[in-house]
Amino acid sequence: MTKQPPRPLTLRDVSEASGVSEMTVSRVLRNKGEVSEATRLRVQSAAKRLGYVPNKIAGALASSRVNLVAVIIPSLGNMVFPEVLAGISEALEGTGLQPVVGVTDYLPEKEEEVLYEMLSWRPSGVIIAGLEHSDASRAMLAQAGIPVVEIMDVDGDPIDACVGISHRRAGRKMAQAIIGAGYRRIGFLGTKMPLDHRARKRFEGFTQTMAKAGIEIADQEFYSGGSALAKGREMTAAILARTPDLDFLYYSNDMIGAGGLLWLLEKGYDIPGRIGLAGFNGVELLDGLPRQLATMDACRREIGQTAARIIAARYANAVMPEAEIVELTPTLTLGDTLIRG
Amino acid sequence: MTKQPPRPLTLRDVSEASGVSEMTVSRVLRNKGEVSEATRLRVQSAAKRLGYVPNKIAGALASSRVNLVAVIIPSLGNMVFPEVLAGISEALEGTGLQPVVGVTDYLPEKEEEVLYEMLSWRPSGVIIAGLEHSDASRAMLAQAGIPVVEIMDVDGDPIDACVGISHRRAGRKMAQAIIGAGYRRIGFLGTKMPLDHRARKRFEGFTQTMAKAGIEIADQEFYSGGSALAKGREMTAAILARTPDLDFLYYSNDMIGAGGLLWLLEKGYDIPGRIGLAGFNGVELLDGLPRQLATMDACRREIGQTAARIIAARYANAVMPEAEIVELTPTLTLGDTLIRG
DNA sequence: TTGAAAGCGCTAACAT
DNA sequence: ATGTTAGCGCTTTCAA
Repeated sequence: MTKQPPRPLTLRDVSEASGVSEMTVSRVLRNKGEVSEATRLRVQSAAKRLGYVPNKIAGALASSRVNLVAVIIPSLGNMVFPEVLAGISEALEGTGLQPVVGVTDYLPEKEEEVLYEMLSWRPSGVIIAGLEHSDASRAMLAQAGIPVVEIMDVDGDPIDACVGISHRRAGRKMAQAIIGAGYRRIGFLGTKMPLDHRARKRFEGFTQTMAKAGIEIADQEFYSGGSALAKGREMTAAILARTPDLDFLYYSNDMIGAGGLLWLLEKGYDIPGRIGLAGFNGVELLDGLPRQLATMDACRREIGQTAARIIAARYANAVMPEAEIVELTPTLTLGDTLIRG
Repeated sequence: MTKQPPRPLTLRDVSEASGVSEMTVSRVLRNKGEVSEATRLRVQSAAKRLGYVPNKIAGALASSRVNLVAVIIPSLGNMVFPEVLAGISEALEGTGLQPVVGVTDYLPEKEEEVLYEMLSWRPSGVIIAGLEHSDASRAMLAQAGIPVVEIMDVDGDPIDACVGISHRRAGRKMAQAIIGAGYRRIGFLGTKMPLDHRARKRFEGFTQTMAKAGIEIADQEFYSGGSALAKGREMTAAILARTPDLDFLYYSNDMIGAGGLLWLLEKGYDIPGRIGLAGFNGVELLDGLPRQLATMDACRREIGQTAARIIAARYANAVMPEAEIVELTPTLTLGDTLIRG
């Protein structure tokens, strides 16, 4: 038994049902142009009665206006990106613009595909995570003739606009706090992700500042895959088994930091006396831990909002102002795991 | 630095650059129809050189085929939904279909708006969370003439296809396990979300089975907003302050359950002897906790995969087979917080 | 194997 | 305030 799908309704159907020209129906449905109250009501009731849903494909083709903003991020599982998205949605509210999300899994080839696919829908703007893209991706973005906002990071050369924090500076700042608090035997625990450029830059900034103070990272541990919390435990156990005299552990994200914290508390370590801890991100989750992990928030929501506002402004003006770079400043929270310097 | 073309490139530009008719260029770019190897190469190199990105808006209008699947979910912050999404993306890989996500924040009005917006892009299918929708939403879905898969839940009347678990049955199953393990003074801790129908159904199934065994919920506590982990602590403290003799706490999600677990361990409660615990969802996070929380997984990834496969199958056949209902069976994990019955 | 013509459903720009 | 006309950039159909 195969029922053929009904033909979707068109403006013409509404026009015939209401006895009003297609053009005027179109005006009513878009709240555009002067239409008498009587006509408006007739059209609206006809449209509603029929269950008409406008065809944006045709509309977009005719008007060359698309109310879509392409948002390209590495992952949805990270919690960081849903928060950025929330900021974007919030700022887009009421502008008529709609975010459309594409996920790259941190893979440049996939980023290229997703970008191509999204650009083929002719969005009114692109918000894309990071400053590192393949040549092809950069070319597409530059050619598209629409506003492009690269987010999360400002350490690099943006194609157009850019909103984020300096991850290098963040790494340095954390290093200063740790050194200032008197820790000297420092271990680093991170993700095995050569393509996570922001984590890499934080690490670089961190080690640089350490080096200036004559301190070298005493040990490191990397992971990939699995439950971050569980990995945090395992890695912490492993690094301390190998290098028991570490007095500080710097985690590349709060989730593994939380795992480490739980493990250390169970083992009875004195925190932050015997050993200090810090993570990165300011994940809301952390509020519920037995101790508050030192961390640095990455201004995720604000990044999303600002990026969206840039796109919305350009959409409204229909012009391309000068490129802009917005650097936000992450806040360091010492919590209970980093001795107050 | 090349200056941006003010006008995006069209098929005609590629046609002129390659000296091949628009029609043949179109055929090459879509791998459709017979084209000689020589022509194919000329067209491809011209397209690549110019940086041509096809206009899917025009293509979709002309062919009335859109490779988009609308996915409508209540939230991205919940971790549950990104996992469903991952399942969808996975199953759509290689089908030529692309998921497009819309978020409703658990609000029926917003669901209606998002749905209207998405349907106006004439997607090839809709995957939507839950079976409860406004009349207008149901009408839109029924009228759209495209496959609709309602997911997560099977307790209700689907519009078309449906993939999920029975939350009532899940609630009952958990109640049986708890009763079977000998617990009698049971507290419930949940979210203050009248619109989370799945949580509500679990609760109903739970209390029903309890009632049959002559047990009434001894106390309840609800929350909204804030860090779930932190709320789990607070609520657990509150409910036990009020009703100290509770011997089991059933949490409506794993995150608050984890908060409760951490709090109880700190306070030195004997788990699961003095008091048992259970959550819902099987969140990956739980692996890293000091004890494994009893939980029931909701088959999130599998739900996404199955739903996507239904859409993809119909897309390929271009027909509308009979509606199908797929009920998956959640697995109960006793972990370390529910005495083995 | 290739090309020419005729729309897809809507809206911009003009009429009236 | 309302209607008419001419496309938007592509694909379908049919002809060569």
